[in-house]
Amino acid sequence: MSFEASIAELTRGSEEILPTKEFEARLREAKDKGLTLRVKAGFDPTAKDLHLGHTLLLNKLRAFQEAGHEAIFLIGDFTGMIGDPTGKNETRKPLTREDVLANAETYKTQVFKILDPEKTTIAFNSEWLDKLGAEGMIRLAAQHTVARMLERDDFSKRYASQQPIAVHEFLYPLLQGYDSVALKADIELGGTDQKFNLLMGRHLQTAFGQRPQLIMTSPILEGLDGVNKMSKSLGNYIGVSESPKDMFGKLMSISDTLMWRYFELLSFKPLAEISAFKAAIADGANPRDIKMALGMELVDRFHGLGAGDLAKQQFIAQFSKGALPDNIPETVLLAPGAGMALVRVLKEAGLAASTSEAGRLIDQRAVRIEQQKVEDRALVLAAGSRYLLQVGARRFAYVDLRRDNLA
RNA sequence: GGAGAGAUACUCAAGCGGCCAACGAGGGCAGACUGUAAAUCUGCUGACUUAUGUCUACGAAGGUUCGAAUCCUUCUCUCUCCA
Repeated sequence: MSFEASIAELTRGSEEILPTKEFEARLREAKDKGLTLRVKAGFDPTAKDLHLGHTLLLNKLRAFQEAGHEAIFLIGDFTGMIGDPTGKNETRKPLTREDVLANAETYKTQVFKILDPEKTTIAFNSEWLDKLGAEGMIRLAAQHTVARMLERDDFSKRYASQQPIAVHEFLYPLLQGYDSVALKADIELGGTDQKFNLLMGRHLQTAFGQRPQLIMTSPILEGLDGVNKMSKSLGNYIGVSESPKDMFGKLMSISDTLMWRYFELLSFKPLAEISAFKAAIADGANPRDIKMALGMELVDRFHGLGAGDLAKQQFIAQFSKGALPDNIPETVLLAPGAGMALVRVLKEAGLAASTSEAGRLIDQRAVRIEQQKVEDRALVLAAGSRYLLQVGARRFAYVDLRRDNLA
């Protein structure tokens, strides 16, 4: 690959590179001198799963890796313990070190679905942040002013709208920036919402006598709702370790508009192919079929070649043809007497959050037994049988209702 | 430290001492329609073996009252201004 083509590949899909002009020069310099650049991307292990939004950065990290540079996957085990209380998020529960380490472990396995394990450096920021201590922290804090902290978009917004900002939130960007110092990063990747923190890395590296890193920001991937960023707390995400069925189903549920965004940001398909899809739809093709291609590609990526096609077949069977899914959970319940009220069964089987909700669902004609709609809210199921229960289009369960002989 | 403003369900937000399990909007769930969706329309959105019943809920704890989200006291937290 030519140098120019390589640059194009590395910058593809990125939002912004700062300082813009220096990027190419630095890569050329590395090439000429035979150096590898240290490319850092950090993740706080605040939950068990990585989702597709994270993979934008991983894809990018992988691109650098393929270009021969050193990919550093930084796990923010220290910062994760404190919890980053950004934006509207309610203050996160502080995680224990055990939680963080457990999450970090699952990150490691998930991340290698994209990165090459042989060529990836994994770092934990507790390694240097634990040692920093109060004195180090204060020295770090002395490197920046409150006024400049308030330049950060979410800080200034909250300040303007009289929302609370806790002091430790100011420490966050400092710690993240210090990670770059500790790692001597040459390039740091992050989402556009990370820009302030990424720039902090440059600021601190300069203060510590290092050459400041380049920063590259990626767009923020919208979640399933197509509006908010994909995030665990909003529940609009697709986790990389979700089952093929769920992953495919969620991708099929996105709007036709959002589909193009996902193609642009998540697909590895050449841009020419994506343009061809658009042309096909203009000629009357069904967007559903194009969306299926996206679903297949991503399921294949995370579950192995062939998994995508299988997920697609199951999806068609269940939703297009109304067949039952093949993984219906089965629950055994003990009826206290001759039977059990349906509302209670629905709750116990996990199909409704409460008996009250179950009652409402029955009223709304959303509940089926053996494919037949239920009208009677007070229905009691007789013990001694196995029932197929269904709520709406996607909640299913077999319930084996047994008589409780001990009662 | 002083002065003022505020805290209502998942979020935002309305709320005359009884008609408040609490207007409205968003979100969510369900039904209809579909292409799986989106959009649109409709309904629901505290719990309880489902009762025209009970219990729990308007930052917390007390109090006034036949009756409190609404009035009083103290406390906690947030914001603004002044030091």
